[in-house]
Amino acid sequence: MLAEPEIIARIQERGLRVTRPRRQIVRAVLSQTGPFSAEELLVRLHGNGIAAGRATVFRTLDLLVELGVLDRVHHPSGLHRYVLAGLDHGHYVVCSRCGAVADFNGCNVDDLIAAVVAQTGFRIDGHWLELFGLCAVCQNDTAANCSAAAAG
Amino acid sequence: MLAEPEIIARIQERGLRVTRPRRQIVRAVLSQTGPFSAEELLVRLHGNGIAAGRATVFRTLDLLVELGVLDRVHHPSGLHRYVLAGLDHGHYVVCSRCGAVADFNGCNVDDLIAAVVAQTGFRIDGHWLELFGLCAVCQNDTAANCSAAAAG
DNA sequence: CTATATGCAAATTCTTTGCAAATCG
DNA sequence: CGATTTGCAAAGAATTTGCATATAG
Repeated sequence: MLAEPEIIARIQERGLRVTRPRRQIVRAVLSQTGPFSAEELLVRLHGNGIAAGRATVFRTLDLLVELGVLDRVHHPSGLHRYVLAGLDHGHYVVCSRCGAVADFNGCNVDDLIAAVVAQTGFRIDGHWLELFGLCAVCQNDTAANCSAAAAG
Repeated sequence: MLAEPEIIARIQERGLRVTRPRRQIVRAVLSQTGPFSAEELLVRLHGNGIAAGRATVFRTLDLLVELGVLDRVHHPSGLHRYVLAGLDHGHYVVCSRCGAVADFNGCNVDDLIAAVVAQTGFRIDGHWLELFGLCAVCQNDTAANCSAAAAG
């Protein structure tokens, strides 16, 4: 996970300006402990007395994804969410129940793709992997609720 | 993957009515070879002279997800898309250029999932893997046409 | 000082909802 | 027949865009 000075440096390297809103958004993003949506970030900023506009938040979020600071993930509901990158390969599992996100390092998607290339002769330019499931917490949670629901 | 009669049966089992639009949408959905959006399905229906409304398409899509006929997945862009359920072990690659489809059975997605489970503690209930690329034919085709645009 | 970035609000895009009329069983 | 479904179009969410103004460098 990148630190603020490095991110600022990357912005400058791109020939972009280090503006006040960008600094504020970078800082707010770095303080996130889990996945968040653009709207949630905006609310948080406003709560901290930072009056950034929606558009600026969306634009800066896109910038941070491009800079490799954030990864975009999708909640089962379809909401766009963001998580700090720096986790391995950019692959995540999203809990269908509570939205918790976990990354899996050392994933062998690349091996899988190599195998597919060998089998099909296709040239693979990209891939989209989505895993559905329940995090450890929700597994227990569900087990408790399931017995009640399933008992009927 | 379920067949039409089974799906119709499931609808009836739920005490729901087997209406003409539902039949038509089920049929159209079953003929899909890859992931599709609600809008794409609507266009396809209209192209076949079936004048179903947007709302009905969305509602029926939701129903089919509930019935386990479809899985809802998310395109990287954020679009909601749908795929026939039960394809978990018959992954395929679609050629971005000519639409050729190749499947790669015996893939090691299961190994990948096992690793993810070990690493994250998540219970993985399903997965969707989509690969983008060019088939062998189009790789050559593209190489040849690169200088002289598509000669279709 | 000049070009970039901001912020607002309107525009887009995708999806859902309300309700009268059509339809299934 | 009576309750469920449909289809339309308007309502809603989420995100993007246009443009005058503020501001970084």
